[in-house]
Amino acid sequence: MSLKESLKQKGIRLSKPRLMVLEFFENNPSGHFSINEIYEILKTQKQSISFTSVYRTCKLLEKLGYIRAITFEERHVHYECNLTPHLHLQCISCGKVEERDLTNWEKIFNLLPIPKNEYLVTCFRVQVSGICKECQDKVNTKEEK
Amino acid sequence: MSLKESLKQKGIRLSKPRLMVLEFFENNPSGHFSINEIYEILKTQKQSISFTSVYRTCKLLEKLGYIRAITFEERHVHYECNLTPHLHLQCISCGKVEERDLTNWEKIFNLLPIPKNEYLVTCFRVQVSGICKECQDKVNTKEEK
DNA sequence: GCATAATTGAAAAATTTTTTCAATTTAGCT
DNA sequence: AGCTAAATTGAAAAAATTTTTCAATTATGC
Repeated sequence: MSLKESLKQKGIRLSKPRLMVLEFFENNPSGHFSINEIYEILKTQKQSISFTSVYRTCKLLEKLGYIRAITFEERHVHYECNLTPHLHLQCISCGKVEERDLTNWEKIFNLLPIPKNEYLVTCFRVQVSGICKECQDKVNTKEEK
Repeated sequence: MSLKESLKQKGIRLSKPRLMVLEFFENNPSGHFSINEIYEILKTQKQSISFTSVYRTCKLLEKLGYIRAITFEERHVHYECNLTPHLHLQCISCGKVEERDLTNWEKIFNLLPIPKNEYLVTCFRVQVSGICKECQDKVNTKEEK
């Protein structure tokens, strides 16, 4: 069942603003966006949208488990719809965030101290921060001067 | 070298407000607290403190790497000073957050898709959300009625 | 003790998140 | 296609959170 059908079945109306946000995530299957970023992009389209609607649709989709909220060093909430287990790698110097698939996530998960049947797991995330290669090189270049 | 000596060496003055926040973290080596929570606790002490000072000291300690910011589902920033790799387990139903040490963190880290020498890693975190045993039981009990 | 430079605290400002409510839109029913 | 009820929207206000400002205070080295 498609996401749209699934929403309909839950009695959730497929209004224009909601469809716009749904499409946004469909067109951006990877990446993470703050509510304001999504709003800024969508409001310029023919059919406009309010900030409130982006906000509410994101909350709704999050509650339904179709997107997920993440927070990076810069603090405020971002949403992503890539729910396959992946790694977030953030550079604390330039702020860039990379995503890398965790194809071996089961192996990793099994190493965690969580007994079977204890938690009904809905989300598993791994975040690593550090200084990326480019920023390391920049610092070195500066110091050489 | 103790944290206090280390701060002094960096030219950072050990003022009373800073000492209060330092002591707070010393007395609460595990756990995670929002700035406001720390403020609410500290302001009732003989020597009072302002919100701004808690805020600034946390920012300072974070920048120096003595504490770390984390964000849970409820969104706003919490600080923790347990920097040993550990797992955050959050129940999305009752909101409770548990910490569990990752004694085998190196084994886990080595499974991540990060080539050696690519990132200068400063932080490694694993977060799992789900429904804890108690909340699962609650739901079952309700439905049995 | 003094000088001075860092730090504080209160308040204002900025930013982000959430709620309110009248107006509009949707989906189901004729 | 039009009608109706109920859900949803958007603008604005409210609430919550984070950050900055600046005069007053305090810590540190001389």
